[in-house]
Amino acid sequence: MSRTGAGKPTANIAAVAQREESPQVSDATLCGFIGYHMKRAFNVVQADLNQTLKPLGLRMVTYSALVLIVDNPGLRQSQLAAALDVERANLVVIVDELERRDLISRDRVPSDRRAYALNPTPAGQHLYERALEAVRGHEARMLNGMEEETKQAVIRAMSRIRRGSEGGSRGG
Amino acid sequence: MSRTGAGKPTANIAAVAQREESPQVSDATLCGFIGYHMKRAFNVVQADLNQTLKPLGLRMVTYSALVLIVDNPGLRQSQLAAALDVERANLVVIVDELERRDLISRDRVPSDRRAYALNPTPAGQHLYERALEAVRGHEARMLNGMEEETKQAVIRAMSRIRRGSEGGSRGG
DNA sequence: AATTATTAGTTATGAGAGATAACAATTATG
DNA sequence: CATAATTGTTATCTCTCATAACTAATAATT
Repeated sequence: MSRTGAGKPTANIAAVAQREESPQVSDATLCGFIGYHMKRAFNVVQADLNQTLKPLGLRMVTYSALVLIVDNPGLRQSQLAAALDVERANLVVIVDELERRDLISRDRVPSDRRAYALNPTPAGQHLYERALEAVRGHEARMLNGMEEETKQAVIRAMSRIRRGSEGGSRGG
Repeated sequence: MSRTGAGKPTANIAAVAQREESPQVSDATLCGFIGYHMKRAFNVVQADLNQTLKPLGLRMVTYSALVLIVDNPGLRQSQLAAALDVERANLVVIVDELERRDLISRDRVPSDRRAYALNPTPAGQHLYERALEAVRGHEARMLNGMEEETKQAVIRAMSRIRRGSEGGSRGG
């Protein structure tokens, strides 16, 4: 503990010099990878999107679920889970949340009484539209006047990356 | 992980009709947003990258940390935490992991005995090069012959999205 | 020099998302 | 009817991340 109390800081100048010597960290190597840029950019998008959705009481995943239910009324939880790429077990709490807020309803399917058909309520439809408007604003903020051509090029590139992992058969 | 068994749809007519009525879920609305494409594509990239790094005993974050330490020898944990955008508290376990495997060393900074200077060991340097090679292969697999011009356009777009959130009050 | 404030690293704890296994109810198959 | 497969559910476990409190050392102030 008590080292001889002679520790006199004659290294004041050295400390200052060192602080100015390495003020920033180089990420040049990582910047060579497109995945690094995707992660950093997506972090920003995700944070802003969650802030955008918070006033509506939605998270990214509940928002996506609501949109898919409105766009595909009557779909089943297993279909929604597959579309969202989450396990059915984890989807239960998501659907619970939407149902508890009366944004959607679980309706039994007559032809298969195991399954629930998910349908939006009027409140869900209304929130869907409000959320879509908010997310459009969020996207405009993120892209900030990016040229349409650039946007489309990014979408094509992302789709290509995504498709590259979906089996080996070439599709259109 | 997600097996959708098409199987034998030889059931009663109602079930077949319904199954053919909505065989797939439309995500057309979400596809209008670039953030949706970014998320889906990044999920694919992240999964493949983790698989790529697993044989090396690395995860995305430990890989990134190792690269930054090799590229910036002597940097401190707080600098690394800022560069990785994680809390200092959470960085401790990451650095612990790298140190335990003798990939890096915590060296005391003479001018500031609170801080540790992070430096790669020869083993760390070696793994760095192996990891970089593996990740280059991973990227080539993900991009799959994408034109260099397209890649650069994506990187510019991602950088622009990321920069858009970094305080706008700079007059540079 | 002594006191106070700030900084670097650490520990402990809890929230959150995600994966997995086991289960009941229903349907399909033999 | 017996068996298998599917749908939704519950419980559990892991992993990541955020927060607060703490120790040690430095900086700033008196």
